[in-house]
Amino acid sequence: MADARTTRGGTRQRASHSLEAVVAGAVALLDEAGESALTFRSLAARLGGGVGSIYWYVSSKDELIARASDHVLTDVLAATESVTTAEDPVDALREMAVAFYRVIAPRPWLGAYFQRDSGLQPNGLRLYERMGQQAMRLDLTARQRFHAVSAVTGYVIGVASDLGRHPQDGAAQDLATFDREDTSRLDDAVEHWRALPEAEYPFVHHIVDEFATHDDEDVFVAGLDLLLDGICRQAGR
Amino acid sequence: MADARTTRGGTRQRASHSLEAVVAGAVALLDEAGESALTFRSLAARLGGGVGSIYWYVSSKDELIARASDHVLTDVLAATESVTTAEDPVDALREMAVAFYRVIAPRPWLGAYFQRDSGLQPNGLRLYERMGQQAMRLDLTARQRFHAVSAVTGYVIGVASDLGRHPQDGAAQDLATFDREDTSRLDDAVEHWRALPEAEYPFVHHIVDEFATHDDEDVFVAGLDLLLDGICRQAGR
DNA sequence: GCGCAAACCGAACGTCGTTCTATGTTGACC
DNA sequence: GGTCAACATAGAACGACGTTCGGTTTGCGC
Repeated sequence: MADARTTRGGTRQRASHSLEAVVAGAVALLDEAGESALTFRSLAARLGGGVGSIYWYVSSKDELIARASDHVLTDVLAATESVTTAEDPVDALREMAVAFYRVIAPRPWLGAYFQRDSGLQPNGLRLYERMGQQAMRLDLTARQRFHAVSAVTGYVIGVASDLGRHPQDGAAQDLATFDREDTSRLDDAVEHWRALPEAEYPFVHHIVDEFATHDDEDVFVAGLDLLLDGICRQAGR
Repeated sequence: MADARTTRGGTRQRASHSLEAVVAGAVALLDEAGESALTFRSLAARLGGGVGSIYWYVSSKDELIARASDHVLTDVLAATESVTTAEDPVDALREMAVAFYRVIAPRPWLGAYFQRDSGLQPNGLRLYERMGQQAMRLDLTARQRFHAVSAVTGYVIGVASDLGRHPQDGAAQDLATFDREDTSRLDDAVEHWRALPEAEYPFVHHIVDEFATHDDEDVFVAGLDLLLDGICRQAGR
């Protein structure tokens, strides 16, 4: 990850970084301990350097997070590289969406920052383009294709950052609820829902058992299929 | 908005607040100048009091924003009060989703915080319940209803916070781009997209004209209709 | 070696959320 | 009306944060 600290066997007094190392360190901090753990001081400590050095590579924290966001999209692009020319365009769209979902869901910090400028970051644009190329294989107008791809990306970002935050999100409250860990937030919600008056909340009681046992990705895929089915129909399939 | 400062004609030395005034002030600050404008100090100044007083009503900034988020949902509930018993359940769902969209879209600060615990805030849960009651009028299984409503809410939150941020979002950079204002971000993106190589980005060029002239709400409704159409089909319509 | 630009460093500044303690205000009871 | 406890407000103080800035170190062409 971090690059070399030595030149020809001698020990350096000062660390040597790179933009790649800075961004990779930021992603690692975010993934390990959540958004609040990414500070310029903690990142500098991780890289073995000083606070000010980071500003040589990025001009602000916003740019740092934007680069971190774009960096993880590399994985999505790699995972969907093979599906671009494959089989059914709708299946290809679904596969890309699922790959996108799997990158966002475990990263609560991502969803909030994708919404900022998903069309401006280079890798985000590449993903958008790839999905669009599949849409171009469907019998739709340009406007319908634009709407369809926008709907899919919006759905992925919205649902992924909405559902994928059941484990601890900020690396806080380690003492209060410690035994249950993963399922604590879900169980709390279920308990709360069951305690609601059934007369006022018939639907909540209607689906609380489904909610208690649901798998996030299943819910995501089910909704995605509804959306893709609507697209299929519009394309006259 | 703020409550009385006087008791029986005498001028008080100290300000008098209330939870409602605190939350309303927070919403006003967020709407006027974006998320970064909401600080305990600026809110205290607006209420004419001290910093510490706010902590009598809320225990943290997270709670303050959670209460502010839930507060604006009151508008959605009011706007969709009449549609609960009306006509087609799918039309009712669409109307609620659009009302929800119209509240989130002009408020960039909302989207990020709805994703945190949309099912725990009381008004968010009420809206979820209302949508669900419409889903119960459709010929679906409990699981399918759960998936359908989750998909709609996720879609609304994702697309609304994704699209609705074309005007200035943080009340910063007032000097750099001042003449154009509203359309500056959109025009910048269009310009950038047109400059891309057409061979690598055929879809972007295919829809850039649609993108340049699009209306956010139209895109939202178009995608929503695709999703609702998929739900209709699943219900055997 | 020398000079110079690139890269790095950490002290310092202002702002933020939060805590703490002191002070003011209200209403009930005698 | 006086007393007391609970309620409510106030602002100074603290530590952490993003960011700035002047100075230091490094590597490379000459």
